[in-house]
Amino acid sequence: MTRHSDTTSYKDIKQTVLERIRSGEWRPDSLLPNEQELAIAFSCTRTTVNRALRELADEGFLERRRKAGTRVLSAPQRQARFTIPLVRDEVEAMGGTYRYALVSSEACTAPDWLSARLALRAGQDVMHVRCMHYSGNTPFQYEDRWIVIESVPQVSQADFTGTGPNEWLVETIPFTNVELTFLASRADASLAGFLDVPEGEPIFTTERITWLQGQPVTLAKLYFAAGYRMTTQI
Amino acid sequence: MTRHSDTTSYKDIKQTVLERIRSGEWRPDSLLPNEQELAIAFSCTRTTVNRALRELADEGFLERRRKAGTRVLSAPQRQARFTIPLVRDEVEAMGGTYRYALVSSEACTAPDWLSARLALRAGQDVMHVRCMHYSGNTPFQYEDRWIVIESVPQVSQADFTGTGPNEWLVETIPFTNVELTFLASRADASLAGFLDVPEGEPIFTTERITWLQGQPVTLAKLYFAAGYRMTTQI
DNA sequence: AAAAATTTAAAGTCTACACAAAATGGAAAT
DNA sequence: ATTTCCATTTTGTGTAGACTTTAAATTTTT
Repeated sequence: MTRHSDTTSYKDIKQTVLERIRSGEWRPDSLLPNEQELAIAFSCTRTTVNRALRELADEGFLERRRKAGTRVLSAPQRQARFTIPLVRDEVEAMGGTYRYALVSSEACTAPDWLSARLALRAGQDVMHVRCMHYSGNTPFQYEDRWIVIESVPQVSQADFTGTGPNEWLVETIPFTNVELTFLASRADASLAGFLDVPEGEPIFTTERITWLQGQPVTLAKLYFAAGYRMTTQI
Repeated sequence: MTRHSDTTSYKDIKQTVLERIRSGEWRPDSLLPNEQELAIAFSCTRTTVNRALRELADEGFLERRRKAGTRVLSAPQRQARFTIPLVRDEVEAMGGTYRYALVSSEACTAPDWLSARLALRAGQDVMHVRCMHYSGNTPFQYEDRWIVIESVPQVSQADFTGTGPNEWLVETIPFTNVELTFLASRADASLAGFLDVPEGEPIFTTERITWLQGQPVTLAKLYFAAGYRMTTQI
């Protein structure tokens, strides 16, 4: 089914612009014609051209400045953009059956490294939760999480035997700022046991620090099973 | 300086909507009023409301469907979005002096695992380039790259002694599709030597497969120095 | 020359309106 | 009861035009 034909869509314009860049017709660092001229060339309104170019700029292909015009970026800012799934969803997307198990959960005083990392006051109380996520009976992820009690007082009453702290937190304080770190770490004896890998195995790890309006809420260290690969298309 | 006051900007609407979600006024899974109603409530046009809600949907806060309306996502699709820097930029951003060294560069027949991975025809020729990136004299990244000669014939004449294949490729065939993978791998004897770490050390690794209009162009395996952390804010 | 003020070109955003496309919910037919 | 069809609602996108904001370029002043 073809779209009604005599009108130019912003998507067509995006396509065309990208093609002209790819083909070298519009070289990196060169200026595009201004919106008015493009509108005439594409026989559409400036509004439509504006949307197309604005989105291409958001996507990192163009640079736009008032009065200066629109420029092809020489080193396109390729942006990886991937969604952070809940463990449950990730396991189920792979066709596995998600299973959760609490390892330990206890309130304690924040250790020094944690206080430093989250900029806590000395001696602030935190809840330390450790748990496992399985795909069927295969270990999938070991979670080592610290929750600042003062930032989320309800956590004292929370019960993590049935559902994990992540799902609980998402329910309780939804929209937060997050700092996400990826790294490779080494399985120590304890972790090797939980993930069922040899000690010393390289483990893909993500650390997630969550803030609610400037207040540190939680630090989670997530250790993935051996061989885990995080993939995204750009 | 205050903006001209009696008009509502789409940014204000975005802010307000987010606040109402945060405050619990609009619960997860609930329907928002439709665009027409919101336009009246904000005393602006539907166009402006549309832009605000569309962007919030792009950012993963809302779900919109024709006829069904606009819904608050219960598990907001938090999207990590980070730019892929060139190694040079990354080193220099950390205050280091970037240095590049070619290890080896040779044309050969694609090994079977590579043919399979990139969906090459059997026996297709590739250029195999290995090189090091340093920050000052500290190893920063070891790069192991395969380039499909048929997709980039110019590569036969390319000289990688002075600049790395990545910078060369970015110049030569700018806008491509990329599949990006993150994983933790183990330093074998050779890699341990290049990165100056003990053998067996966990190494943060990214693999990048690049396609140009469906044609496989290159597979790069990038091994980062010990302790490397990739961080992003959401 | 250098600095300050002015002009002006380009993108940014809004209004107002129209029609298109999708998908839901209900009505009709099987 | 199930399927097919249709009306209706809601978002998606376009046109036309206006005013705003930014910042580059020019002119004027120091």
